[in-house]
Amino acid sequence: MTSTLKDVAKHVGLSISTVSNILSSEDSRYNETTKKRVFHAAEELDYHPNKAARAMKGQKTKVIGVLVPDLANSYFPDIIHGIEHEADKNGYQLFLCQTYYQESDEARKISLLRQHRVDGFILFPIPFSHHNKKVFEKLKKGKLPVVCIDSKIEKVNFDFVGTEDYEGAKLAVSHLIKLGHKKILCLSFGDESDVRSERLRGYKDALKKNKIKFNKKFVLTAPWETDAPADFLISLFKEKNPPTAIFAMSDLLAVWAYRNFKKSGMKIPENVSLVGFGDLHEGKFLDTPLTTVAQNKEEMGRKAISLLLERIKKTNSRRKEILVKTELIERKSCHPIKV
Amino acid sequence: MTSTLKDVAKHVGLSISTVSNILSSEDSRYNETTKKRVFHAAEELDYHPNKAARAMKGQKTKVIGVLVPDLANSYFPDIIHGIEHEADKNGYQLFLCQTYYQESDEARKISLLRQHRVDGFILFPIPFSHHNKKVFEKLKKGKLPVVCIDSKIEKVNFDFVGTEDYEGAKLAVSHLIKLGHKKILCLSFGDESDVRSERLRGYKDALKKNKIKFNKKFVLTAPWETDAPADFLISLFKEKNPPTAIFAMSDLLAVWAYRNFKKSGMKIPENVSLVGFGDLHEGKFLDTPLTTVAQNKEEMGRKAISLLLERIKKTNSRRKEILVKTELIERKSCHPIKV
DNA sequence: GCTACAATTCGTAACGTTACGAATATATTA
DNA sequence: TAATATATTCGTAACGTTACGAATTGTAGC
Repeated sequence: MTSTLKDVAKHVGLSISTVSNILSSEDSRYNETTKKRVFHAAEELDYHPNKAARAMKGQKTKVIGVLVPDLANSYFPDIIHGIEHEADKNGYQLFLCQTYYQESDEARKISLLRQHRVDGFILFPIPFSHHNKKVFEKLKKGKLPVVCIDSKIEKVNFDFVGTEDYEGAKLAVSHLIKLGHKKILCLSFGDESDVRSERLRGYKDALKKNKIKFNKKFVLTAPWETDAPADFLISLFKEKNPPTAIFAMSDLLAVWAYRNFKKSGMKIPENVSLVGFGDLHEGKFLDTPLTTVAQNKEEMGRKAISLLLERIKKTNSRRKEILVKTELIERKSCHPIKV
Repeated sequence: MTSTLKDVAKHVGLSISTVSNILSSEDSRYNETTKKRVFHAAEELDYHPNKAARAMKGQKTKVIGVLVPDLANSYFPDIIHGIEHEADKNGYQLFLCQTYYQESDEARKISLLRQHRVDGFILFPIPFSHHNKKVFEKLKKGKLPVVCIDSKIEKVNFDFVGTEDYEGAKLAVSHLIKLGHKKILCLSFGDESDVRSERLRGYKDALKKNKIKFNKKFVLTAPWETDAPADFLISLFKEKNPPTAIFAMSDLLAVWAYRNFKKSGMKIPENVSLVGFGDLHEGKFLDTPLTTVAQNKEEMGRKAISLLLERIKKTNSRRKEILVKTELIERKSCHPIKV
């Protein structure tokens, strides 16, 4: 259906190899008139080189497989934007797949991507998933270039791009302390990830540095699926001597708290100050826009693809790990404490 | 690097064709023991069939090119979700590309996708773009199956999936009227699209049906880039005898109005009732969640891919156009009018 | 007119796969 | 045992491309 080199060659009365050379290498020993004729014919016949055939010939496909949990979470498109821009500049395309946080989909999509012979992978691995360990080990063994973002894969040392979680958390909590807050609740992820422990460490160290005693009861880790923690959260603030501020480990957590506060009639930031983490749209557009620790998502994407392209060039270079800087974005959800 | 049929064949001491047949056709005349040996070897050597080679042999790649303006707008991931689910069920993969509303990127990505020999396209064309007309005409001429969503391409009759804009708008405006509103502002897109004219028609017809006279001044179309219209919008409501409700042609427009109202001290829904269109996250999570006309985005995606798969099977079937139903989602941004 | 050289153009093999018909081995029957 | 039937396995060509070295044509120089 689509025309091939053969068609073009026939059309101009030249050999296939001549046409191929003219169309796709700078190797410019050909006659100018011939060249023009060939380009013209290609245009006329709507010729598009067949990447499959090219890929079979040479080794490289110039395609990068990108595995993402869910595009509906704007965090990912933002990072992808960074990846794509940089990839594009280097002549690479992205083959984007979603896992929907399903291990089986993750494995399946990786296999599919391998079948397409992508030149490398950028993965947002499903956290705490051991199910696909073998799949990852095989990637490693096959020396396929891989960069992970956000989550690492235990015992498989792929290059890694993450966030300065420790510094970010410290930034947030210090900000609250500067505003006079001493009783700061930490709204924590429910898992045992590196991200969690780093952000917790940042929280603790910020307290310590300001001589505030760490109170274990002020770390609220909960199963977020039920309504119970919401009630519990509110009740915490109805006791005497309640916390005056919250550091949430993510904007989503912060927004969750925000909603529950509003529902229960409490005011932000008058009654409680709130800092989130991540700078997602969700927090930006609240009626009381959320103060938050911004991750530079585009930068994360750019770093990831750069790392990957480097590794594609030098499969055996030493493992690299990059943590991208954070930045406090002050919006409206924090208030100096009234004494 | 990655192993091939040849490797597997050598490993088990069989011919390439035997291994190929065993591995990838049901054609099951082979000895059970042999089969097991082959599968085992494939596993062991981490064999992944080379799609490029397959694609070259047969005609089909089982890949669909999907061209989307910007994944950061959650509208698109929602539709993609529908596309993907259905594609997956039928053994197709998506090759997702973003245009960022740039005509040049649109053309470039289409060409790239053609080079990958995708079996068909699902496009969200950049509205009012004539720049790529030729590109689309060539797709048509090459009989490449294409389905457009949201925007049509003038004079190139691809299959189409859209929204019941007329009915949706009517739904929204009727709802406001039922609540007693008579002076209803229409916040309109700034372009001349079909979508706009249909939604406007729905607005007008809802008024007419309820014997409310259409007031031209109540259609607010503005260049949304500047701050001027915001001031103008607010000023409209400060005049005597102001509108009491707004029908916004999109949630984004509604949210824009929402913010400006809040900023100017007006209350929603007490002072103004607001209905949007689209049911985006942006409206769902406002402090006063937005009442809106929901588009069934997943359904749109499913319809699009079904249409496409149909056309892939029968290139010459007659053009189809599907409009997906809308539904009014009542949240908190509307209020009965106080008499 | 013939050699030497440059300027062009060409032919072949290979990439990994599958479809197809042919070939071989094994079992069954007369 | 030979002939036939059945169960397995194999070889070849083709898909569209490109790299490589070989072939052809044109042009000077003598």
